[in-house]
Amino acid sequence: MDTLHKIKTAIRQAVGFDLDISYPPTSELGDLSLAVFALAKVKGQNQVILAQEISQNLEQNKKLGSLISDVKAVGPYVNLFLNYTNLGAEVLTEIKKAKNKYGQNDSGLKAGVMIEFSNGNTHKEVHIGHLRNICFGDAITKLLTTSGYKTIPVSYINDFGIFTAKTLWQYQKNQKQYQAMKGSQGYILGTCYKDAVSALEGNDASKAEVTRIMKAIESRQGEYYKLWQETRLWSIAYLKEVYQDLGIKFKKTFYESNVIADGLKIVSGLIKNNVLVKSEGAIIANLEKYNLGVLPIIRSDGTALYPVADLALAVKKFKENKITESIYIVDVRQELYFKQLFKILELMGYQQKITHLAYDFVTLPSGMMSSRSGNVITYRELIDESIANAISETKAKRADWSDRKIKKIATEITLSTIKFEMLKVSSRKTITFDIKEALKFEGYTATYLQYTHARIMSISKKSGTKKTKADYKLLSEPAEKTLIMKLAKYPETILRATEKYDPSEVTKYLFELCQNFNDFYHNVQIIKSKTTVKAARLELALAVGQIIKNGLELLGIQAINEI
RNA sequence: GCGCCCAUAGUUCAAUGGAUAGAACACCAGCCUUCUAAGCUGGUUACGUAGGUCCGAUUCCUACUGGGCGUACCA
Repeated sequence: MDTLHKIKTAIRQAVGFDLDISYPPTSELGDLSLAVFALAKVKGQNQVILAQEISQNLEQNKKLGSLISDVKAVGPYVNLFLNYTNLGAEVLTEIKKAKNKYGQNDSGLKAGVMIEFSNGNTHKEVHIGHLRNICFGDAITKLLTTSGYKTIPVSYINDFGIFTAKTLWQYQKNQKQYQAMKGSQGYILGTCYKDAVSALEGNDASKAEVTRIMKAIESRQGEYYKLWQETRLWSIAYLKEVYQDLGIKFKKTFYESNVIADGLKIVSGLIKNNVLVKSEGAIIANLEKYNLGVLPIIRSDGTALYPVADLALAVKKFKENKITESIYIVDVRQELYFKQLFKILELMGYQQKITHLAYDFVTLPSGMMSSRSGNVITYRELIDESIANAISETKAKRADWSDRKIKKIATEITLSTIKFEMLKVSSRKTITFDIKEALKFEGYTATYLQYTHARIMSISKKSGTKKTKADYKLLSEPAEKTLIMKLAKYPETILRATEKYDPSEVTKYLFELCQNFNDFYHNVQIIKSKTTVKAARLELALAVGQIIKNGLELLGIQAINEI
């Protein structure tokens, strides 16, 4: 149990009631605050008088003596001042000991959880919408892991949808043009898809051709199937490249084309059971009596729709893995679809926990992204532009660095920035992605955190090797107390972020921690103070560095030592 | 039409039903012979409207207004 949790538990025990313990709006009021509203109601007592009573009791409680330095009743609140010598010593010792494990907890009880994310498609572009999914999924995986779940991150690549036929239709007609293009083949296919969408608009004859191509692919014979096989690998290689850039690792990868046969078997079984029925020439699931409308499963031309593979995959996940929960990270627009899918699985007899973890999509200042209108920022465009910008910024600020070093740091800054921008907005909200804003390195940005981390590393380097034992009593400046309290709050922040599936709790915490550190840095001398004071302050600074590193790690971001 | 989500400062975002609604960006004025100025300090500006529940509502409920998304053969 972490220090702060211990203190809170001791206070609750002393009061004898499970009171809400919060933090006062300003540190002058205290470090912890008990709101007595609920207890006053239970006891039928006046709030202010009760607060005074509790305050007196706590003051006389000897067990709390080492933890609390003062208690003050303020209206309906009991405000507590912590014993910082004690708190600082405990927290800093804990961080020094646990290092990268500080903040971990075992609330997950080693339960197996499979997390599907990334939503990759072959024969399509990778854009910043996918990026949010990938960053969010990776952060959720890391949060669950740090909270004691056994996580199995998996990616599911859609390589068998109608869009593959659209892309191949376009590619076939203009092979020379596309073959002449620069860039990786997978990226070119993405361009090809965009072109296909606009070429097909309002073009019924061509749409019929696309249907024929799709049927040919599904038959797994002939020229189009061969072309599909070949191009599919281009896209898969490109997706791998993207994952590698971002440092994302999956334990397994599933492909739609590999599970669809099983899906068709399941579908025919479900038709026999009347779970699925024929209607208007198509096979559908009629879920109207559950208020979930109708889900088409097989088109009237006989080709399979998305749920066919998804049903098989859902079954396969439980069959082949020891998991108690299966999580799907897919954007909020598919909420109804997943309710429908889960309902069908329930009708099939599956009772395991299946969760759709929705997040809102990414939009641009110019409006919704759409392949049709060409209003899309692709992953490649974003990365290229961002790195170029980071290189020129770094060059301007670090004129003495070698080109190689500048490129290395600029790339790290870029990746940090992209991930951080995707995670700092709560998942329930649309991200209006303004590339101009995202290229900035000031304020609430990854660079601010990285800069603070690098600053701490630099101080550490310059501090020399002489070891003096730190005396935590010497950490008595207001800025030092604020930092100690903030460090103490890290474990509960991680827990809350996990429970809420909300990485933005972590980004917010880290930003505030860095603000606190920079305040400390500008007000207090570290290296130049007396050896005893220096030792204590240095340890505090290193603890902050450790937490920045730990927190960034949860966001899939590697801390930079020099920037 | 029906369903889901959103509405806070000029902009982008915060705030377990609780104390004076916080940041960042932008704008203005300052701070480097001193541990990294990608930093710090100071200044201006906000809860869409109308009700309800509650000791107390930005937060919960209802209606309205505005925006987004979904709603049978896209994924």
